[in-house]
Amino acid sequence: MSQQHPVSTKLIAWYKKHKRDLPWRHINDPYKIWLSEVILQQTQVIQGLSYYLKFTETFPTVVDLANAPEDQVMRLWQGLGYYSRARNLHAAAKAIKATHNGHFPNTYHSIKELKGVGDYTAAAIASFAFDLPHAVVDGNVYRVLSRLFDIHTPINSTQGKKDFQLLADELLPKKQAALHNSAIMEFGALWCKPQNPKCEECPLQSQCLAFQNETVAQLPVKDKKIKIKNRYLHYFIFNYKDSVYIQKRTEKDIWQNLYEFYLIETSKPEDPESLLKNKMLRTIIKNFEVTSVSTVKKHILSHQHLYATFYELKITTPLKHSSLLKIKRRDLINYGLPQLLHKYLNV
DNA sequence: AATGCGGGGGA
DNA sequence: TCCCCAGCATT
Repeated sequence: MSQQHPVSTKLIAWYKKHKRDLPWRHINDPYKIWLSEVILQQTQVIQGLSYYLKFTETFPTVVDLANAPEDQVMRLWQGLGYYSRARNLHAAAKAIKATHNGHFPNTYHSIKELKGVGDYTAAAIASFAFDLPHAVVDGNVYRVLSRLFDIHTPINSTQGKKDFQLLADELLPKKQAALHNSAIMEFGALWCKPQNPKCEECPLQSQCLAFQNETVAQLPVKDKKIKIKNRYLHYFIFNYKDSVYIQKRTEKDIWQNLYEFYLIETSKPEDPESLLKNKMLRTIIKNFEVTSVSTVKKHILSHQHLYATFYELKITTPLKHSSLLKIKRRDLINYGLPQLLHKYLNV
C-alpha cells in the first residue's frame, strides 16, 4: 500500500478550501460525468456550463441521447465548437444503448473504447464515476507538474506525454483518486494559471522547483505552432417567398454535419461582380435579384481566418438541386449552424 | 510524429 | 496579437 504523496495531501487540502461549486461535482451518474467531460474538452468551465445544463435537461439518460435525431444533437451543440465531439457523443450513446444494454461501461478500458474518449476522459470518468485509480492528465495537470518539478520536456511530444502520465500516476493516491484528480485540475485552473499564477499564496511554493529556479513563466514547454490559413466564403441565401435553401456540410472539414447556405469558396478575395458571374452559381439559378450584400465578416478559428460575405438573393421560381434543402426561414432555428452564420442571422 | 478541428476570453 | 482551455481522431 503506497503512502500518500505530500503534494497530493496539500492539493487536497487546498481544494477543500477553494473549489468552485459546479453541477458535476454533486453527481455520480457516469452518463452525466461523461457528458460534462466531453463538453469540457478544450473548453473552459464558464463556456461549457450552460451546454451541460441544456444537455442533461434535454437528455436525462444516455438512452434519451441515443434516441435523439442527430440534427437535434448538433443544434444543441451549436456554438460550442469542435463538432466531432457532438457526433462522437451521439455515436457512443447509440453504442451504449445497443451493446451495453443502456448501461454505462464501468472499467477504464471499456470506457476508453467509446468514441471521443481518450486517455484523459477515460481516466476522468473512471475516477469520478467509479473511483477507480486512474490519474488524469489534462492541460492543467501538465502545467502544475511541469512547474512543481521544473520539467522542460515539451508536453506535446511523445516523451513528454509519457513522462507526465507516469508522474501523475505516482502522485495519485489510489484510494482517493477522484478527490485528487479534481484537486490538481482545479488547482491548475484557479491558482497555477498560465499567466499570473498565485505563487505568493501558493501552498506548494516551498517545494515548487520552478519557483525556486524562477522558471514558472516558461512552463510548460510546448513545441510547434500552427499555421493560419485564410479562406474566403461567399454565402448565397436564396429567398423564395418565406423559404431559404440550406445544405449540410458533409466533407471532412470544419463544421462537419452542420448546415449552411449555398457556398462558393475562393482562395482569394472576390468582388461581387465577378462572383455573380460564377458558372456554378449560374447552373443552379438563372434569374435572381440581389437584394443585399453584406460587409465582409471576419471569423477567427484557431487554425483558420475566415472572410465571409452574405448575398441575399430573391428568386421567383423554386430551385431544383439535389443537395439543397428548402426550409422556412423561421425553421432555421432547428438546424445546427456555424457560429459565423448564427451571428449573421441573429437566430 | 504531425495535422485538423471552434469558439471565447485574458493579457 | 498570441496563448490557452477538464483533448481526440486520423494520417
